[in-house]
Amino acid sequence: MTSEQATGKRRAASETRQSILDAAAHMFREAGYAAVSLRGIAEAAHMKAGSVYYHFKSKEEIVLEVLNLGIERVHEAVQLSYEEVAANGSATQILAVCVKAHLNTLLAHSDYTSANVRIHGQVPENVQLEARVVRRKYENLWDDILQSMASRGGLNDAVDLKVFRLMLIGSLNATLEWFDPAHGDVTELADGYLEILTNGLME
Amino acid sequence: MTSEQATGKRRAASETRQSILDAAAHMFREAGYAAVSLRGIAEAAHMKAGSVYYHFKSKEEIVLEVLNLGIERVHEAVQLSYEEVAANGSATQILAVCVKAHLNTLLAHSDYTSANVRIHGQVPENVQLEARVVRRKYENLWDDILQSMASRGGLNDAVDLKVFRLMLIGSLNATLEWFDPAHGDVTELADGYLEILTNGLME
DNA sequence: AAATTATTCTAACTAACGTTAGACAATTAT
DNA sequence: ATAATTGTCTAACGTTAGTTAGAATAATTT
Repeated sequence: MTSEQATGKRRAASETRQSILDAAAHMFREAGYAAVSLRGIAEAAHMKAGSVYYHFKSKEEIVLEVLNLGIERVHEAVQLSYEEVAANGSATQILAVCVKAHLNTLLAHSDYTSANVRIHGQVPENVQLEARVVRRKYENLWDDILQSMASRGGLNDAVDLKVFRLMLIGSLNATLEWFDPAHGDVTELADGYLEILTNGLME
Repeated sequence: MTSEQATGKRRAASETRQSILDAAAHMFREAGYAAVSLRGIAEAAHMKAGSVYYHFKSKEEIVLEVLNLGIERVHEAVQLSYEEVAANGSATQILAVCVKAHLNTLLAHSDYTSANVRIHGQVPENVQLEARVVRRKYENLWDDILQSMASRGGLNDAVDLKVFRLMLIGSLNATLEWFDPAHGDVTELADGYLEILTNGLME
């Protein structure tokens, strides 16, 4: 008797909300923010455009939630993995675990994460401002992780950690453009990236 | 007496064409394909929407040219650099020179290259198909470069060259999202990336 | 000077957009 | 059963979109 399935009509409101977000994320990812119409989102969620406004008060509210869900899921997964390995892991192990958490979540929720990566620069400015707060938090998490790795020693002194973070997140997110988890193993992908990131191409 | 400045009215046609492309590239980059109107492009190029159709026969034709110019410029710069260093350079030197050529050109023509990276997935399918041909050519160039590096020996055997190429181009292109050549030195950026790519983060 | 050509503008077309108000139907609570 | 609530639909609003045809203007050629 939780108040989850409580009130509603054909579908519970929370279910409908979710399917609107799923449809929106998928379409935003593929076509961009402006190209996606509320009529299109509504159709994909099996309803009419006007009905969407019962669940969201504007298109901007929908896209903001899509953008933030994209990052938040990855953030939570990486943070959890980091907390598990932080106590006893080496720098290399920490990096490996966190990169795998990022890649797995990124590719598992690719509609949301890809929407974030692709259309962040295309949404109205106020949405961009709110979404940036959540982005910053994730960047800070990685700075903490790299700091904690550095404190364990063994890192290449010639590498600037801020540059490394930017390159790392950039290269991981770019996998969204070509890697399909249905046709390839994410763990193999992660191992391939980690070999380059930790040891480099030469020698 | 070349036929360059030959015929025309207020501006030579080729100049107007160029300023339409420049305006379009800039706006596509910032707002996405669908969000940019021909009226907006026309205004930025100091003309009215109808006049644009004297130079291009559709919005699709404009975006296709923007997309292809973005890659072609980078392709030419990297190919040129490669040809200069291929004869006597080591693998590390080849990589360094080509990465710098890519980054310099990418960031120098960032409206075109960024438009390409950001909106390639958002344009109509026929445009995407034509643009992909030019993309493939550039990917092939890098495969050749990496092959030629491998033939010189000294590469880390654990690194898959196809994965390396995907990670390399992905990470370099991602710099468009955060690096501003007006506030940072591109050569320093390239050196930072190269240190990670060649030697890795550890040890 | 007249005729031609090159470029731009105006004005309009149809279609689609985000959003809103209010009628309507289905569920739950009384 | 009735009333209240929850969710959806219809229909319309003003705006803007890509595109086109043809008039208008400026430069070039004859």
